[in-house]
Amino acid sequence: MYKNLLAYINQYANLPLTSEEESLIEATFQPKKLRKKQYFLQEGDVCKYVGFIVKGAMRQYSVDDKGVEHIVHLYIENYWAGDRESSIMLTPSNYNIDAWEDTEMLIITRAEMLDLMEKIPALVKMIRLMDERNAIANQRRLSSTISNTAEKRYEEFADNHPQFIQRFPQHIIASYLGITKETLSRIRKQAMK
Amino acid sequence: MYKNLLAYINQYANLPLTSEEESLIEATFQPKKLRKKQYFLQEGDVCKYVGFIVKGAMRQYSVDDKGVEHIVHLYIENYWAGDRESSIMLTPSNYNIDAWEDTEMLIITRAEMLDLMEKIPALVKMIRLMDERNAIANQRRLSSTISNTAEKRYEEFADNHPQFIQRFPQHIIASYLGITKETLSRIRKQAMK
DNA sequence: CAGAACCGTTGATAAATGTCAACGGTTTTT
DNA sequence: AAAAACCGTTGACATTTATCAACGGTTCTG
Repeated sequence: MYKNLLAYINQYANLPLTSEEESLIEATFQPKKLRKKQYFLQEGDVCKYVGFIVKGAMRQYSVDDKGVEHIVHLYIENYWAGDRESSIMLTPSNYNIDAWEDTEMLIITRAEMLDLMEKIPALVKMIRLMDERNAIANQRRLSSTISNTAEKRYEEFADNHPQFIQRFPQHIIASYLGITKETLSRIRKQAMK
Repeated sequence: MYKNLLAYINQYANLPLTSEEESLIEATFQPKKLRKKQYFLQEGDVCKYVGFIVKGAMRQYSVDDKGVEHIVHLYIENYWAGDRESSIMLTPSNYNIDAWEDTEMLIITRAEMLDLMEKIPALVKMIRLMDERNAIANQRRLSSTISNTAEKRYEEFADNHPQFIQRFPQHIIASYLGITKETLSRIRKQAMK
């Protein structure tokens, strides 16, 4: 269960964990299982936990006035799910996060994470690297969303994230790209030629 | 010249700097003046410096196949300008950054910054907070771009960033929002009623 | 001061994307 | 096994946004 998480930390931080550190991590992160469609976070709640996905697939989305879902993040194994703004500011989240497949996570509160970071240097390094990587990915996505047509955005996405294309149905991908499922269907038909 | 930067660090980190630390900062950051339209970074170059803006206004943008500029960031006093991806990965940047007004900056290389961070704990704290704040802002912007109509995006932007509305002309704001200047003009006309 | 560049606006038209309704084929649930 | 939910596709049509061209007013620059 904890194998993936420990491997993830080791890989990211490149600062081997001692066995004491490993034990501490195993003692702090709690296992959490979600059945398909179960919520990890509901709009209006404060996001208490961030979770590392050991197995499964999840999505994060807002719901607008008309009841339409707008997917902002997709997660699979080795991703971290959570709403950072809500966690940090302790404000009610605007997002829902739920399981798209049956999912196993390892969850931790922000306070626990801050505590662990004081005791385990590798975690600090990991977080810093994750932040950087995240900032870069966000920049790219934003740039693509502003500058490219729907067709090009889909192409780029499919090239860079084939795992998501396989795991999630098209209407989910469409929402993630900010277009309707009908438009995506037509774009794909067009591109096939 | 360094007053704004030191105040910024103090405010963010909330960890008063010693006078030795202040001296070290002043010795490391270099002043740089840019005249209006001058480049701080050009597409194809590796982004060597990140710069704190003491006075002035800047923009960051890519240029597409048709020669159209897509503005991804606007900066004014107390903002940091740079392309993180290029700085970290040492890859050629896809972006240009230039001065929209005559600008005074304090610039520093990534290596120098990492070095300073080892010596000045307040800087580490500041960077962490900036990263968080940045991640939150990016999340919001992305969410807004995906979920909202152009009209609502403009409204939100004008509400949250009145300083930018005053400092930059409409066609720049339009590009930042991912729409054309004509569309923005019509949206504003519409909204006035 | 004169010419050039810049800026916001408008109109006419085209292109991209959304909306709504319907369908058939799957998968899931009971 | 039957019913229900889900999924991708298609057609007809509406809406949003882009494109292109032109204009008058401003600001910059030599």
